[in-house]
Amino acid sequence: MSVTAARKERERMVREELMIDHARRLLLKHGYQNLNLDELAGAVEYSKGTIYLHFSTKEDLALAVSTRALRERADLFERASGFQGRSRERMRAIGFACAQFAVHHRDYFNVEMMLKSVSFWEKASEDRKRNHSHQASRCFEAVNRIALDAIKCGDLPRTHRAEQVTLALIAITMGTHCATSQPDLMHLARISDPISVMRFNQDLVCDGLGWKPVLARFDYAATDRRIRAEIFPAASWLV
Amino acid sequence: MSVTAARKERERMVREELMIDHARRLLLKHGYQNLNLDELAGAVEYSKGTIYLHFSTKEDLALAVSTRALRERADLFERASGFQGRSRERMRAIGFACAQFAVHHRDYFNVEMMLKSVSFWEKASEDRKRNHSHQASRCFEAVNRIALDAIKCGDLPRTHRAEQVTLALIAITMGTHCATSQPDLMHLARISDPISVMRFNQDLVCDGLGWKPVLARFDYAATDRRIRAEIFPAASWLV
DNA sequence: CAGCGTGTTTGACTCGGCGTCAAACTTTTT
DNA sequence: AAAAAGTTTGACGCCGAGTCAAACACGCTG
Repeated sequence: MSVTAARKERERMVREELMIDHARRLLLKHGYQNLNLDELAGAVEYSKGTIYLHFSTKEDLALAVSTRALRERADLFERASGFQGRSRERMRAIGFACAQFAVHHRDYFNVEMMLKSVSFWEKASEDRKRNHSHQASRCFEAVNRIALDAIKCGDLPRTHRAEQVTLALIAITMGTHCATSQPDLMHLARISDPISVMRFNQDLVCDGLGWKPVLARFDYAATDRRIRAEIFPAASWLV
Repeated sequence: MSVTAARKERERMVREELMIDHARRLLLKHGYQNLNLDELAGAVEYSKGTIYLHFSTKEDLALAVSTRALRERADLFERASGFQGRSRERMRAIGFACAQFAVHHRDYFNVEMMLKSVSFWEKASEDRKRNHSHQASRCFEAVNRIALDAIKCGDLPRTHRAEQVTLALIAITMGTHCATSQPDLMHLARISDPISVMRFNQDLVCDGLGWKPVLARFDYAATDRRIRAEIFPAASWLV
Protein backbone atom coordinates (compact mmCIF):
# COMPACT_ATOMS: atom_id res chain seq x y z
CA MET A 1 0.00 0.00 0.00
CA SER A 2 2.58 2.54 1.09
CA VAL A 3 4.72 1.58 -1.94
CA THR A 4 2.10 2.75 -4.39
CA ALA A 5 1.12 5.70 -2.21
CA ALA A 6 4.41 7.45 -2.92
CA ARG A 7 4.00 6.96 -6.66
CA LYS A 8 0.40 8.18 -6.49
CA GLU A 9 1.48 11.29 -4.68
CA ARG A 10 4.20 11.94 -7.30
CA GLU A 11 1.70 11.52 -10.11
CA ARG A 12 -0.65 13.87 -8.33
CA MET A 13 2.01 16.56 -8.16
CA VAL A 14 2.86 16.13 -11.85
CA ARG A 15 -0.80 16.50 -12.72
CA GLU A 16 -1.12 19.59 -10.55
CA GLU A 17 1.89 21.19 -12.24
CA LEU A 18 0.36 20.40 -15.62
CA MET A 19 -2.85 22.11 -14.56
CA ILE A 20 -0.99 25.17 -13.28
CA ASP A 21 1.00 25.35 -16.54
CA HIS A 22 -2.12 25.37 -18.67
CA ALA A 23 -3.98 27.69 -16.30
CA ARG A 24 -1.08 30.15 -16.54
CA ARG A 25 -1.23 30.00 -20.33
CA LEU A 26 -4.99 30.52 -20.43
CA LEU A 27 -4.85 33.31 -17.85
CA LEU A 28 -2.31 35.12 -20.02
CA LYS A 29 -4.39 34.64 -23.13
CA HIS A 30 -7.88 35.52 -21.83
CA GLY A 31 -7.47 37.16 -18.43
CA TYR A 32 -8.98 35.91 -15.18
CA GLN A 33 -12.59 36.77 -16.00
CA ASN A 34 -12.49 34.76 -19.20
CA LEU A 35 -10.59 31.81 -17.78
CA ASN A 36 -12.95 28.92 -18.37
CA LEU A 37 -12.57 25.75 -16.31
CA ASP A 38 -14.26 23.63 -19.00
CA GLU A 39 -11.66 24.86 -21.47
CA LEU A 40 -8.90 24.11 -18.96
CA ALA A 41 -10.32 20.64 -18.45
CA GLY A 42 -10.15 20.09 -22.21
CA ALA A 43 -6.58 21.38 -22.39
CA VAL A 44 -5.20 19.20 -19.59
CA GLU A 45 -7.33 16.21 -20.69
CA TYR A 46 -8.83 15.67 -17.26
CA SER A 47 -12.43 16.29 -16.26
CA LYS A 48 -13.54 19.35 -14.35
CA GLY A 49 -14.21 17.15 -11.34
CA THR A 50 -10.55 16.17 -11.26
CA ILE A 51 -9.47 19.80 -11.39
CA TYR A 52 -11.61 20.35 -8.31
CA LEU A 53 -9.72 17.57 -6.52
CA HIS A 54 -6.69 19.87 -6.72
CA PHE A 55 -8.15 23.36 -6.38
CA SER A 56 -11.03 24.33 -4.16
CA THR A 57 -12.22 27.20 -6.40
CA LYS A 58 -11.22 29.14 -9.49
CA GLU A 59 -9.65 31.71 -7.18
CA ASP A 60 -7.60 28.98 -5.53
CA LEU A 61 -6.30 27.98 -8.96
CA ALA A 62 -5.31 31.55 -9.82
CA LEU A 63 -3.58 31.85 -6.47
CA ALA A 64 -1.62 28.68 -7.28
CA VAL A 65 -0.47 30.20 -10.59
CA SER A 66 0.57 33.36 -8.80
CA THR A 67 2.32 31.52 -5.99
CA ARG A 68 4.39 29.42 -8.36
CA ALA A 69 5.58 32.58 -10.11
CA LEU A 70 6.30 34.13 -6.72
CA ARG A 71 8.37 31.11 -5.74
CA GLU A 72 10.52 31.58 -8.84
CA ARG A 73 10.86 35.24 -7.91
CA ALA A 74 12.01 34.32 -4.41
CA ASP A 75 14.52 31.85 -5.90
CA LEU A 76 15.92 34.60 -8.13
CA PHE A 77 16.09 37.04 -5.22
CA GLU A 78 17.96 34.62 -3.00
CA ARG A 79 20.32 33.79 -5.82
CA ALA A 80 20.92 37.49 -6.51
CA SER A 81 21.45 38.36 -2.86
CA GLY A 82 24.46 36.02 -2.85
CA PHE A 83 26.32 38.42 -5.14
CA GLN A 84 29.70 39.43 -3.71
CA GLY A 85 30.05 43.16 -3.30
CA ARG A 86 29.01 46.23 -1.34
CA SER A 87 25.46 46.38 -0.06
CA ARG A 88 24.19 48.59 -2.86
CA GLU A 89 25.77 46.35 -5.48
CA ARG A 90 23.92 43.40 -3.97
CA MET A 91 20.71 45.45 -4.04
CA ARG A 92 21.44 46.15 -7.68
CA ALA A 93 21.66 42.41 -8.33
CA ILE A 94 18.15 42.14 -6.88
CA GLY A 95 17.10 44.87 -9.32
CA PHE A 96 18.36 42.67 -12.14
CA ALA A 97 16.41 39.77 -10.68
CA CYS A 98 13.26 41.92 -10.85
CA ALA A 99 13.90 42.67 -14.49
CA GLN A 100 14.60 39.02 -15.26
CA PHE A 101 11.40 38.05 -13.49
CA ALA A 102 9.36 40.72 -15.24
CA VAL A 103 10.52 39.45 -18.61
CA HIS A 104 9.66 35.83 -17.84
CA HIS A 105 6.41 36.57 -16.01
CA ARG A 106 4.58 39.43 -17.66
CA ASP A 107 1.49 37.61 -16.39
CA TYR A 108 2.32 37.52 -12.71
CA PHE A 109 1.43 41.10 -11.91
CA ASN A 110 -1.92 40.89 -13.59
CA VAL A 111 -2.83 37.95 -11.39
CA GLU A 112 -1.25 39.58 -8.35
CA MET A 113 -3.53 42.57 -8.87
CA MET A 114 -6.55 40.26 -8.63
CA LEU A 115 -5.30 39.05 -5.27
CA LYS A 116 -5.86 42.53 -3.85
CA SER A 117 -9.57 41.94 -3.86
CA VAL A 118 -10.72 40.70 -0.47
CA SER A 119 -13.28 38.40 -2.04
CA PHE A 120 -10.38 36.61 -3.70
CA TRP A 121 -8.56 35.62 -0.55
CA GLU A 122 -11.65 34.41 1.24
CA LYS A 123 -12.31 31.91 -1.53
CA ALA A 124 -8.81 30.38 -1.59
CA SER A 125 -7.75 27.40 0.53
CA GLU A 126 -5.82 27.95 3.75
CA ASP A 127 -2.89 25.85 2.57
CA ARG A 128 -2.36 27.86 -0.54
CA LYS A 129 -2.69 31.18 1.28
CA ARG A 130 -0.02 30.04 3.72
CA ASN A 131 2.27 29.04 0.88
CA HIS A 132 1.78 32.38 -0.85
CA SER A 133 2.62 34.22 2.37
CA HIS A 134 5.71 32.11 2.77
CA GLN A 135 7.04 32.91 -0.71
CA ALA A 136 6.24 36.59 -0.22
CA SER A 137 8.21 36.70 2.99
CA ARG A 138 11.18 34.97 1.31
CA CYS A 139 11.24 37.90 -1.15
CA PHE A 140 10.84 40.45 1.60
CA GLU A 141 13.57 38.96 3.74
CA ALA A 142 16.06 38.69 0.86
CA VAL A 143 15.80 42.45 0.37
CA ASN A 144 15.55 43.24 4.07
CA ARG A 145 18.74 41.39 4.94
CA ILE A 146 20.66 43.57 2.50
CA ALA A 147 19.07 46.71 3.95
CA LEU A 148 20.01 45.57 7.46
CA ASP A 149 23.61 44.96 6.38
CA ALA A 150 23.71 48.37 4.69
CA ILE A 151 22.57 50.11 7.87
CA LYS A 152 25.01 48.12 9.99
CA CYS A 153 28.02 48.98 7.81
CA GLY A 154 27.01 52.61 7.34
CA ASP A 155 26.11 52.47 3.63
CA LEU A 156 22.61 53.59 4.65
CA PRO A 157 21.96 56.32 7.26
CA ARG A 158 21.13 54.91 10.69
CA THR A 159 18.03 57.07 10.77
CA HIS A 160 16.25 54.63 8.45
CA ARG A 161 14.65 51.40 9.59
CA ALA A 162 15.51 48.45 7.31
CA GLU A 163 11.80 47.67 6.84
CA GLN A 164 11.11 51.20 5.61
CA VAL A 165 13.86 50.81 3.05
CA THR A 166 12.58 47.43 1.92
CA LEU A 167 9.02 48.67 1.65
CA ALA A 168 10.09 51.69 -0.40
CA LEU A 169 11.89 49.41 -2.85
CA ILE A 170 8.94 47.05 -3.06
CA ALA A 171 6.65 50.02 -3.64
CA ILE A 172 8.69 51.52 -6.46
CA THR A 173 8.94 48.10 -8.10
CA MET A 174 5.22 47.33 -7.90
CA GLY A 175 4.33 50.88 -8.86
CA THR A 176 6.54 50.87 -11.93
CA HIS A 177 5.00 47.58 -12.97
CA CYS A 178 1.50 49.01 -12.61
CA ALA A 179 2.36 52.26 -14.34
CA THR A 180 4.17 50.67 -17.27
CA SER A 181 1.34 48.23 -17.86
CA GLN A 182 -1.02 51.13 -18.64
CA PRO A 183 -0.65 51.91 -22.35
CA ASP A 184 -2.29 55.33 -21.86
CA LEU A 185 0.30 56.34 -19.30
CA MET A 186 3.18 55.05 -21.41
CA HIS A 187 1.89 57.16 -24.24
CA LEU A 188 1.57 60.30 -22.11
CA ALA A 189 5.08 59.80 -20.72
CA ARG A 190 6.44 58.93 -24.18
CA ILE A 191 8.17 55.84 -22.89
CA SER A 192 8.68 52.55 -24.64
CA ASP A 193 11.02 50.39 -22.54
CA PRO A 194 9.51 49.42 -19.15
CA ILE A 195 12.67 47.67 -17.96
CA SER A 196 14.85 50.77 -18.15
CA VAL A 197 12.17 52.76 -16.31
CA MET A 198 12.26 50.09 -13.60
CA ARG A 199 16.03 50.38 -13.20
CA PHE A 200 15.91 54.19 -13.28
CA ASN A 201 13.22 54.34 -10.59
CA GLN A 202 14.94 51.83 -8.32
CA ASP A 203 18.12 53.91 -8.53
CA LEU A 204 16.11 57.01 -7.66
CA VAL A 205 14.82 55.44 -4.46
CA CYS A 206 18.26 54.14 -3.47
CA ASP A 207 19.78 57.58 -4.09
CA GLY A 208 16.93 59.23 -2.20
CA LEU A 209 17.67 56.94 0.75
CA GLY A 210 21.30 58.06 0.56
CA TRP A 211 22.45 54.52 -0.13
CA LYS A 212 26.20 54.69 -0.71
CA PRO A 213 27.84 54.72 -3.12
CA VAL A 214 25.36 57.12 -4.72
CA LEU A 215 24.92 56.82 -8.47
CA ALA A 216 26.71 60.08 -9.29
CA ARG A 217 29.79 59.02 -7.33
CA PHE A 218 30.29 55.50 -8.64
CA ASP A 219 30.33 53.79 -12.00
CA TYR A 220 28.15 50.71 -11.82
CA ALA A 221 29.00 49.52 -15.34
CA ALA A 222 31.58 47.03 -14.07
CA THR A 223 29.19 45.83 -11.37
CA ASP A 224 26.47 45.33 -13.97
CA ARG A 225 28.80 43.25 -16.14
CA ARG A 226 29.70 41.08 -13.16
CA ILE A 227 26.05 40.64 -12.17
CA ARG A 228 25.17 39.53 -15.68
CA ALA A 229 28.09 37.13 -15.85
CA GLU A 230 27.85 35.67 -12.35
CA ILE A 231 24.15 35.69 -11.53
CA PHE A 232 22.34 35.53 -14.86
CA PRO A 233 24.69 33.76 -17.27
CA ALA A 234 21.79 32.55 -19.42
CA ALA A 235 19.98 35.89 -19.72
CA SER A 236 19.92 37.20 -23.23
CA TRP A 237 17.48 40.02 -22.57
CA LEU A 238 20.09 42.16 -20.72
CA VAL A 239 19.96 45.86 -21.60
CA MET B 1 -40.90 69.14 -26.56
CA SER B 2 -37.38 70.49 -26.21
CA VAL B 3 -38.45 72.05 -22.91
CA THR B 4 -39.04 68.64 -21.35
CA ALA B 5 -35.97 67.19 -23.09
CA ALA B 6 -33.66 69.31 -20.93
CA ARG B 7 -35.43 68.20 -17.76
CA LYS B 8 -35.31 64.55 -18.86
CA GLU B 9 -31.60 64.79 -19.46
CA ARG B 10 -31.09 66.33 -16.02
CA GLU B 11 -33.13 63.56 -14.38
CA ARG B 12 -31.12 61.02 -16.33
CA MET B 13 -27.86 62.42 -14.94
CA VAL B 14 -29.23 62.44 -11.39
CA ARG B 15 -30.26 58.80 -11.78
CA GLU B 16 -26.85 57.87 -13.15
CA GLU B 17 -25.12 59.55 -10.22
CA LEU B 18 -27.40 57.66 -7.83
CA MET B 19 -26.45 54.40 -9.52
CA ILE B 20 -22.73 55.22 -9.35
CA ASP B 21 -23.09 56.13 -5.66
CA HIS B 22 -24.68 52.82 -4.78
CA ALA B 23 -22.35 50.86 -7.06
CA ARG B 24 -19.40 52.46 -5.28
CA ARG B 25 -20.83 51.46 -1.91
CA LEU B 26 -21.50 47.88 -2.99
CA LEU B 27 -18.10 47.59 -4.66
CA LEU B 28 -16.48 48.63 -1.39
CA LYS B 29 -18.55 46.18 0.61
CA HIS B 30 -18.35 43.07 -1.57
CA GLY B 31 -15.61 43.63 -4.16
CA TYR B 32 -16.09 43.54 -7.92
CA GLN B 33 -16.63 39.79 -8.21
CA ASN B 34 -19.48 39.87 -5.73
CA LEU B 35 -21.09 43.03 -7.04
CA ASN B 36 -24.55 41.86 -7.99
CA LEU B 37 -26.62 43.91 -10.43
CA ASP B 38 -29.88 42.54 -9.04
CA GLU B 39 -28.85 43.80 -5.62
CA LEU B 40 -27.86 47.16 -7.13
CA ALA B 41 -31.25 47.34 -8.88
CA GLY B 42 -32.92 46.78 -5.51
CA ALA B 43 -30.79 49.44 -3.83
CA VAL B 44 -31.41 52.18 -6.39
CA GLU B 45 -35.07 51.14 -6.80
CA TYR B 46 -34.85 50.84 -10.58
CA SER B 47 -34.99 47.64 -12.57
CA LYS B 48 -31.94 45.93 -14.01
CA GLY B 49 -33.10 46.92 -17.48
CA THR B 50 -32.87 50.58 -16.51
CA ILE B 51 -29.36 50.11 -15.21
CA TYR B 52 -28.46 48.73 -18.62
CA LEU B 53 -29.80 51.90 -20.23
CA HIS B 54 -26.93 53.70 -18.50
CA PHE B 55 -24.11 51.16 -18.51
CA SER B 56 -23.34 48.74 -21.31
CA THR B 57 -21.87 46.07 -19.02
CA LYS B 58 -20.89 45.48 -15.41
CA GLU B 59 -17.34 46.46 -16.38
CA ASP B 60 -18.64 49.73 -17.80
CA LEU B 61 -20.32 50.44 -14.47
CA ALA B 62 -17.12 49.77 -12.52
CA LEU B 63 -15.23 52.01 -14.93
CA ALA B 64 -17.76 54.76 -14.25
CA VAL B 65 -17.19 54.42 -10.48
CA SER B 66 -13.45 54.57 -11.03
CA THR B 67 -13.64 57.53 -13.41
CA ARG B 68 -15.73 59.61 -11.05
CA ALA B 69 -13.16 59.05 -8.31
CA LEU B 70 -10.42 59.90 -10.79
CA ARG B 71 -12.17 63.15 -11.68
CA GLU B 72 -12.19 64.15 -8.01
CA ARG B 73 -8.51 63.28 -7.89
CA ALA B 74 -7.80 65.49 -10.91
CA ASP B 75 -9.77 68.33 -9.29
CA LEU B 76 -7.69 68.00 -6.13
CA PHE B 77 -4.47 67.91 -8.15
CA GLU B 78 -5.33 71.03 -10.10
CA ARG B 79 -6.32 72.80 -6.93
CA ALA B 80 -3.07 71.74 -5.23
CA SER B 81 -0.91 72.76 -8.18
CA GLY B 82 -2.11 76.34 -7.73
CA PHE B 83 -0.20 76.55 -4.45
CA GLN B 84 2.17 79.53 -4.39
CA GLY B 85 5.74 78.51 -3.75
CA ARG B 86 8.86 76.86 -5.18
CA SER B 87 8.39 73.92 -7.50
CA ARG B 88 9.05 71.30 -4.85
CA GLU B 89 6.62 72.95 -2.46
CA ARG B 90 3.93 72.78 -5.15
CA MET B 91 4.80 69.13 -5.68
CA ARG B 92 4.41 68.65 -1.96
CA ALA B 93 0.92 70.11 -2.17
CA ILE B 94 0.15 67.41 -4.75
CA GLY B 95 1.45 64.86 -2.26
CA PHE B 96 -1.09 66.18 0.25
CA ALA B 97 -3.77 65.87 -2.42
CA CYS B 98 -2.82 62.21 -2.83
CA ALA B 99 -3.19 61.63 0.88
CA GLN B 100 -6.52 63.45 0.96
CA PHE B 101 -7.72 61.37 -1.96
CA ALA B 102 -6.50 58.13 -0.43
CA VAL B 103 -8.45 58.85 2.74
CA HIS B 104 -11.67 59.63 0.90
CA HIS B 105 -11.33 56.86 -1.72
CA ARG B 106 -9.87 53.75 -0.20
CA ASP B 107 -11.94 51.98 -2.83
CA TYR B 108 -10.58 53.65 -5.93
CA PHE B 109 -7.35 51.68 -6.11
CA ASN B 110 -9.07 48.35 -5.75
CA VAL B 111 -11.21 49.16 -8.76
CA GLU B 112 -8.27 50.69 -10.61
CA MET B 113 -6.45 47.38 -10.21
CA MET B 114 -9.27 45.60 -12.00
CA LEU B 115 -8.86 47.98 -14.91
CA LYS B 116 -5.45 46.48 -15.55
CA SER B 117 -7.06 43.40 -16.96
CA VAL B 118 -7.33 43.65 -20.74
CA SER B 119 -10.67 41.86 -20.75
CA PHE B 120 -11.97 44.73 -18.66
CA TRP B 121 -11.29 47.50 -21.14
CA GLU B 122 -12.63 45.64 -24.10
CA LYS B 123 -16.04 45.35 -22.40
CA ALA B 124 -16.40 49.04 -21.51
CA SER B 125 -18.04 51.63 -23.76
CA GLU B 126 -15.88 53.92 -25.91
CA ASP B 127 -17.32 57.06 -24.31
CA ARG B 128 -16.45 56.01 -20.83
CA LYS B 129 -12.96 54.90 -21.81
CA ARG B 130 -12.37 58.29 -23.41
CA ASN B 131 -13.55 60.05 -20.27
CA HIS B 132 -11.31 57.93 -18.07
CA SER B 133 -8.33 58.75 -20.30
CA HIS B 134 -9.18 62.41 -20.10
CA GLN B 135 -9.26 62.46 -16.30
CA ALA B 136 -6.04 60.45 -16.15
CA SER B 137 -4.27 62.94 -18.39
CA ARG B 138 -5.51 65.85 -16.25
CA CYS B 139 -3.73 64.21 -13.28
CA PHE B 140 -0.63 63.52 -15.33
CA GLU B 141 -0.43 67.04 -16.70
CA ALA B 142 -0.93 68.69 -13.31
CA VAL B 143 2.18 66.90 -12.07
CA ASN B 144 4.07 67.23 -15.32
CA ARG B 145 3.67 71.01 -15.49
CA ILE B 146 5.33 71.32 -12.10
CA ALA B 147 8.16 69.04 -13.22
CA LEU B 148 8.63 71.13 -16.37
CA ASP B 149 8.77 74.33 -14.32
CA ALA B 150 11.27 72.73 -11.95
CA ILE B 151 13.57 71.79 -14.81
CA LYS B 152 13.22 75.21 -16.40
CA CYS B 153 14.13 77.07 -13.20
CA GLY B 154 16.93 74.68 -12.25
CA ASP B 155 15.27 73.06 -9.21
CA LEU B 156 15.58 69.74 -11.06
CA PRO B 157 18.71 68.72 -13.02
CA ARG B 158 18.39 69.33 -16.77
CA THR B 159 19.43 65.74 -17.39
CA HIS B 160 15.94 64.54 -16.42
CA ARG B 161 12.96 64.61 -18.75
CA ALA B 162 9.82 65.95 -17.09
CA GLU B 163 7.87 62.85 -18.10
CA GLN B 164 10.43 60.58 -16.39
CA VAL B 165 10.01 62.59 -13.21
CA THR B 166 6.22 62.46 -13.41
CA LEU B 167 6.20 58.74 -14.08
CA ALA B 168 8.52 58.07 -11.14
CA LEU B 169 6.17 59.98 -8.83
CA ILE B 170 3.13 58.19 -10.21
CA ALA B 171 4.92 54.87 -9.75
CA ILE B 172 5.89 55.45 -6.12
CA THR B 173 2.35 56.58 -5.36
CA MET B 174 0.64 53.61 -6.98
CA GLY B 175 3.24 51.24 -5.58
CA THR B 176 2.84 52.50 -2.04
CA HIS B 177 -0.92 52.13 -2.39
CA CYS B 178 -0.54 48.53 -3.57
CA ALA B 179 2.03 47.66 -0.94
CA THR B 180 0.13 49.20 1.96
CA SER B 181 -3.08 47.45 0.97
CA GLN B 182 -1.44 44.05 1.57
CA PRO B 183 -1.90 43.21 5.24
CA ASP B 184 0.84 40.57 5.06
CA LEU B 185 3.36 43.09 3.85
CA MET B 186 2.34 45.68 6.43
CA HIS B 187 2.88 43.05 9.08
CA LEU B 188 6.32 42.07 7.76
CA ALA B 189 7.37 45.72 7.58
CA ARG B 190 5.81 46.45 10.98
CA ILE B 191 4.00 49.49 9.66
CA SER B 192 0.61 50.79 10.65
CA ASP B 193 0.08 54.19 9.04
CA PRO B 194 -0.06 54.01 5.21
CA ILE B 195 -0.30 57.78 4.77
CA SER B 196 3.03 58.52 6.42
CA VAL B 197 4.65 55.78 4.30
CA MET B 198 3.22 57.53 1.24
CA ARG B 199 4.73 60.88 2.21
CA PHE B 200 8.07 59.30 3.15
CA ASN B 201 8.32 57.47 -0.17
CA GLN B 202 7.36 60.49 -2.25
CA ASP B 203 10.09 62.50 -0.50
CA LEU B 204 12.56 59.72 -1.25
CA VAL B 205 11.86 59.92 -4.96
CA CYS B 206 12.05 63.73 -5.00
CA ASP B 207 15.36 63.63 -3.11
CA GLY B 208 16.62 60.90 -5.42
CA LEU B 209 15.82 63.12 -8.39
CA GLY B 210 17.82 65.90 -6.74
CA TRP B 211 14.76 68.11 -6.54
CA LYS B 212 15.81 71.28 -4.70
CA PRO B 213 15.49 72.16 -1.95
CA VAL B 214 16.39 68.66 -0.76
CA LEU B 215 14.71 67.49 2.45
CA ALA B 216 17.89 67.70 4.55
CA ARG B 217 18.51 71.31 3.54
CA PHE B 218 15.05 72.77 4.09
CA ASP B 219 12.41 72.68 6.75
CA TYR B 220 9.07 71.95 5.13
CA ALA B 221 7.06 72.32 8.34
CA ALA B 222 6.04 75.89 7.48
CA THR B 223 5.16 74.83 3.93
CA ASP B 224 3.04 71.99 5.27
CA ARG B 225 1.14 74.35 7.54
CA ARG B 226 0.48 76.70 4.62
CA ILE B 227 -0.68 73.84 2.40
CA ARG B 228 -3.11 72.65 5.04
CA ALA B 229 -4.46 76.13 5.62
CA GLU B 230 -4.65 77.28 2.00
CA ILE B 231 -5.44 74.16 0.01
CA PHE B 232 -7.24 71.83 2.39
CA PRO B 233 -8.93 74.00 4.99
CA ALA B 234 -11.58 71.36 5.66
CA ALA B 235 -9.23 68.41 6.11
CA SER B 236 -9.27 67.02 9.59
CA TRP B 237 -7.23 63.91 8.82
CA LEU B 238 -3.95 65.88 8.59
CA VAL B 239 -0.88 64.29 10.16
C1' DC C 1 -61.67 63.57 -21.70
C1' DA C 2 -61.09 59.42 -24.60
C1' DG C 3 -58.08 57.46 -27.57
C1' DC C 4 -53.88 57.18 -30.00
C1' DG C 5 -48.82 57.28 -30.53
C1' DT C 6 -44.34 57.84 -28.81
C1' DG C 7 -41.02 57.09 -25.48
C1' DT C 8 -39.73 54.76 -21.12
C1' DT C 9 -39.41 51.02 -17.76
C1' DT C 10 -39.78 46.50 -16.41
C1' DG C 11 -38.75 41.72 -14.83
C1' DA C 12 -39.26 37.05 -16.68
C1' DC C 13 -36.26 34.71 -19.49
C1' DT C 14 -31.87 32.89 -21.80
C1' DC C 15 -27.46 31.44 -21.60
C1' DG C 16 -22.86 30.54 -19.95
C1' DG C 17 -19.94 29.11 -16.46
C1' DC C 18 -18.79 27.58 -11.52
C1' DG C 19 -19.03 23.96 -8.47
C1' DT C 20 -21.30 19.21 -7.06
C1' DC C 21 -22.07 14.46 -6.61
C1' DA C 22 -24.14 10.05 -7.97
C1' DA C 23 -22.72 6.87 -11.04
C1' DA C 24 -19.08 4.65 -13.87
C1' DC C 25 -14.76 3.00 -13.87
C1' DT C 26 -10.18 1.28 -12.00
C1' DT C 27 -7.34 -0.84 -8.66
C1' DT C 28 -6.59 -3.54 -4.66
C1' DT C 29 -7.89 -7.00 -1.45
C1' DT C 30 -9.92 -11.27 -0.08
C1' DA D 1 -13.66 -14.33 -9.29
C1' DA D 2 -15.93 -11.31 -6.68
C1' DA D 3 -16.20 -7.79 -3.44
C1' DA D 4 -14.42 -3.63 -1.56
C1' DA D 5 -11.99 0.53 -1.75
C1' DG D 6 -10.38 4.23 -4.27
C1' DT D 7 -10.52 7.32 -8.38
C1' DT D 8 -12.54 9.87 -12.26
C1' DT D 9 -16.21 11.62 -14.69
C1' DG D 10 -19.61 14.76 -16.90
C1' DA D 11 -24.54 15.79 -16.55
C1' DC D 12 -26.84 18.75 -13.62
C1' DG D 13 -28.17 22.62 -10.20
C1' DC D 14 -27.80 27.18 -9.45
C1' DC D 15 -26.45 31.82 -9.79
C1' DG D 16 -25.96 36.01 -12.08
C1' DA D 17 -25.04 38.96 -16.46
C1' DG D 18 -27.38 40.67 -20.15
C1' DT D 19 -31.90 40.80 -23.36
C1' DC D 20 -36.32 42.07 -25.08
C1' DA D 21 -41.30 41.67 -25.63
C1' DA D 22 -44.73 43.45 -23.11
C1' DA D 23 -46.59 46.79 -19.79
C1' DC D 24 -46.69 51.29 -18.57
C1' DA D 25 -46.44 56.55 -18.56
C1' DC D 26 -46.87 60.66 -20.79
C1' DG D 27 -48.24 63.96 -24.00
C1' DC D 28 -50.92 65.21 -28.00
C1' DT D 29 -55.16 65.75 -30.69
C1' DG D 30 -59.89 65.94 -31.95
